[in-house]
Amino acid sequence: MAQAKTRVGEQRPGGRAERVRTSVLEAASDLLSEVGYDRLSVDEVAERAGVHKTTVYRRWPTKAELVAEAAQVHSDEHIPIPDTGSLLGDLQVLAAGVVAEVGSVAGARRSRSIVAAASSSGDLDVELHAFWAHRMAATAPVVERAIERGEVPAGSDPNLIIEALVGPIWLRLLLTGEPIDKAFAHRIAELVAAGATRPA
Amino acid sequence: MAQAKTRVGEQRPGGRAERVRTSVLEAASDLLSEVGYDRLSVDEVAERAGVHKTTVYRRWPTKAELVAEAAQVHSDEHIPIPDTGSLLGDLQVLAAGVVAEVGSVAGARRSRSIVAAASSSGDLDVELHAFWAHRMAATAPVVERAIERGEVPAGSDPNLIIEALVGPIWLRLLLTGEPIDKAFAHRIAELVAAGATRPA
Amino acid sequence: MAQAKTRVGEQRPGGRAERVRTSVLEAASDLLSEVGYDRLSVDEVAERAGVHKTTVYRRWPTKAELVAEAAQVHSDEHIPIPDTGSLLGDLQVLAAGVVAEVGSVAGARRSRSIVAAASSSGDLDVELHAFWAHRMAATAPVVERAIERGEVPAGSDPNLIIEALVGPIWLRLLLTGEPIDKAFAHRIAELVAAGATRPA
Amino acid sequence: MAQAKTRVGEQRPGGRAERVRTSVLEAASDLLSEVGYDRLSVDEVAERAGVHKTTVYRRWPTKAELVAEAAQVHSDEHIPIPDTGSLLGDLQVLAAGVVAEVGSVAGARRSRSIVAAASSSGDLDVELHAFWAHRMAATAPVVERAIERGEVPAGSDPNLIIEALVGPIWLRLLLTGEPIDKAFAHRIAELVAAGATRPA
DNA sequence: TCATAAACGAGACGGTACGTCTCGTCTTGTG
DNA sequence: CACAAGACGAGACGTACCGTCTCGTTTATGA
Repeated sequence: MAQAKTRVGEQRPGGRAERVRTSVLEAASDLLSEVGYDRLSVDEVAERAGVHKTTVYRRWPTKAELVAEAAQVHSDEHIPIPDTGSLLGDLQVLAAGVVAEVGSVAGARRSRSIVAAASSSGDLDVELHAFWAHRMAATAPVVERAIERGEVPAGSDPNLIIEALVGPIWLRLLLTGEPIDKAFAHRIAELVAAGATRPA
Repeated sequence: MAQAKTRVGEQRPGGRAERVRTSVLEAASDLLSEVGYDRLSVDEVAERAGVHKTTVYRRWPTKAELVAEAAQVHSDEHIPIPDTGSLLGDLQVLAAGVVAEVGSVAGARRSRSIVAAASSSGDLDVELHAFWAHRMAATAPVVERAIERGEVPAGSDPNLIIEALVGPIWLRLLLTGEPIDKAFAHRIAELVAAGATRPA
Repeated sequence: MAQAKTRVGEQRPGGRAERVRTSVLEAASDLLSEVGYDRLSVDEVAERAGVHKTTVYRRWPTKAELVAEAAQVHSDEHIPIPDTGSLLGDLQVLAAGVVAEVGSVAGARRSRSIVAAASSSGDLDVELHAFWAHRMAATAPVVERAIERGEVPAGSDPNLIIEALVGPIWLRLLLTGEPIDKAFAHRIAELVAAGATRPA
Repeated sequence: MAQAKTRVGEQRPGGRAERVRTSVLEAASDLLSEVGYDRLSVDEVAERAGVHKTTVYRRWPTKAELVAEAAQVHSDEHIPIPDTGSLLGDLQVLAAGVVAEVGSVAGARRSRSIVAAASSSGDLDVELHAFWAHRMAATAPVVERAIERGEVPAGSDPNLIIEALVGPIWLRLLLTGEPIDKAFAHRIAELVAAGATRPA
C-alpha cells in the first residue's frame, strides 16, 4: 500500500534504501527543530517519513543515534573557513556563522538536542567529541594564518582562541539564555581578537 | 520499614518534613552524579531516600524540577568572588572555581544533567536562566573593579568578559570533551584578561 | 480522566483490584472463544476490559499466562462429581460434562487455545498438568466407589479409566474433528464402563 | 553460498527443486523437534536448509502450512496395521506404535506442534482432520477382523474403539503430561479390548 | 492529653514511548 | 526466469518510567 506510493512518485526505485535514509533523517531533523529531543518520538519520525517504525530501528538502533545523525546533517558542511586577511575579520565571520546556526528558534532547538542526545548515550558523546575535534581542526587555519601574518604571537594555541570565540555563544544557548545575535558575535570576536593579538 | 528507622534514630521527629526534603535531594544529587539525568528515575531516588515515590511527587511535581533543585544545591553557595587586585588574578580564580565545579567526573555528570533537565522542561530553563543571570551579576564586580582600577576601559561590558571566561569551559564540558583542568583555566583567563585590558 | 469514572460509578474503590482482575479475565476468555489464542492480542483484551495494557502486564507477565488463567476460570468450577449408583451412570454424566464444556463452538475454541498456549510456554504446561492432576484426582472417587460396590475389580487404576473416558473426547476436539455430542459421550462411557467392569 | 554447495555436491541440477523441498522440510522437522512450533521461525528454517527465506515462502505460503507438511513427513507412512490374531494383541501393537511416535521428547514436541499449527490456521485443521480420517480408516480393519472372528459383537463401531485406544495417549501428551510408555500402552489396550469384547 | 489536619507508605493504575520480534511482501540484482 | 539477498510493512510483544489516584497509617500540633 505504502509501497505502491513509491511506484507512483519515483521512476528509479533503485535507490530505495537511500531514499528511506534521507526522508527519515529529514523528518527527524524537522521534528527536532519543532519540538526538541525529548518530545521527539521515533514513531512520529517514521510516520512523517512515510516509513514504518521498524524500518527506522533497523538502521538506527536508538533514538539517540538517530537524532545524532539527523542533527549533524545540517551542520555538517556549513563550516565556512573565512580568509578576510585579518584575524578580527575572520573571527567575526566565524562567530557570525555559529550565530546563524544556533541563533534561530529552530536552530537552537536542534542544537540543544544534540547535547541532550549525547547525554543519553555514552557512545554518542564520543561521536560528538569527534565531530567537534574535526570542527576545531577545520577552523584552526584561521589562527595559523594570523600567526604567519605576525598578528598573533608564534606559539599561541589556535584551539584556545577558537574555543574562546565559540564557547560564549553556546553558553548563551545552553545556560544563560541571553540573546544570540550578530551584535554579540561581533563583540565576542573583538574581545578574543584583542586578547589573541595583544597578549599580556 | 522506612518509618521504623526514623523512630529508631530520631527521638524528636519535629523536623520530619525537612528531613525528607534533605534526604531526597541528597539521593537525587548522588544519583545525578552516578548516572546522569536520563537514567535517573524518581523511583530509585525515592528508594534511596528511604521514602515513597508519592512523597517525592508531592513536593516536586516533575522529575525535571526535582533534578533542578538537587543539582543547584551544590553550586548554590560556592561562587567565590575573588579580589586579588588584578583582573588576571581574579579571572584565574574564577575560572579555577568553575573548573573545580565541573572538572570532576561526578561534577561533570551533574552539570550536564542540569542542561538536560532544562532542555526537557520549558519552566526549567527559565529557572536556569535566572540562576545564571544571578551568577553573572554576582561576578560582574570583578570586572567593575578592574574598570575602576583603570585596567579595563570604561564602557566595557562586564558580562561579555565573564562569558568569554566561562563559555569555553562549558564548551569543553558539553561539546568537545577536551580535558578541563587548571592549566586550561589559567590559559583562558590569560587570553580573556589580555583582550579585556588591551582592546583594539 | 478515566479514573474519574470510577468515582462516579463506584463508591468503594477498595475492590478495584479484584474488579480489574475479573474484567480482564472475562475479556480474555471472551476473545479466546471468539478468535482463539493466536489472534488474541493483549491490547485488545485490555481495551475490552476497560483497562490499560500495562495493567494487564502488571499481573500477567505474558500473554500465555493470561490466557491460561482466563481459560481455567471457565472449567474450574464445572467439574461435577456424579454419584448415580452405577459406574456406567457416573461415567455418562462425566462424559456429558466434558462434552458440554468443549462441544460448543466457543468452548472448543477456548479449549484448543489452552493447549496451544501450553505448547508455547514451558511454564504453562506445568500449570496445565497441575490443573489436570487436580481434575483427575477429583474424579477418581467415581471409580473408587465402583470398586467398593464390587462393580470394578479391586486394584484397578481409577486414573486409567478416567483417561479412557476423557481422552477420546479431546482426541476428537484436537485432532480428528469428529462431532462431539451426547451420543458420543454415551457410547464412549458404555465402552469404558464395560472394559472396567468386565476385564479380561 | 547455498548455491555453491549444491553445485559442488550434485551434478544434476534438474532435481534442484526437489532438493530444496526436501532440505527445507527436513530443517523444519528438525527445528520442530528441537524447539516446538512457537519458537520455530521461518528464517531459521531457511538458514538451516541453506536456502533463502523467500524461497520457503514461495512454496509454503505460511509458517503453519510449512510446519504441517514437515510434521507429517515423519508420521506419514508409519501406520503399521497389525494382524496378531487377537484384538488385544492388535490393539497393543497399535498403542505401542502411537507411543513410539509421541513418547520421545522430540516426537512429543513435533506432535504438539501439529496441534498448535492447526490452531493457527483454519485451513490446517481441515488437513489435520483429513489426515486423521485416513488414519482411522486405515486402522479400522483391526476391529473389523475381530468382528469377523466373533471376538467383538457385530454392529460395534470400529472408530469408537480406535478412538478409545488412541485418545488417552494423546490426552497424556497434550493435557495431563503423565508419562507415555509401553506399560501405559499395554494397559489401555487391555481396558479397551475388554470393553469391546464384553459389552454390557 | 487528645483530637485532628497534614504528611507519609503502599501500591495499583493510566498513559506514552521505547526497542524487539517475527511474519509475510516487495525490490533489486545475478546466474 | 527462478533465486539470493535483504529491506520493508505490519502489528504485536513486553518493558520502563512518568505522574496520578485511593486508602490506610503515622506524625505533629493546638485546643
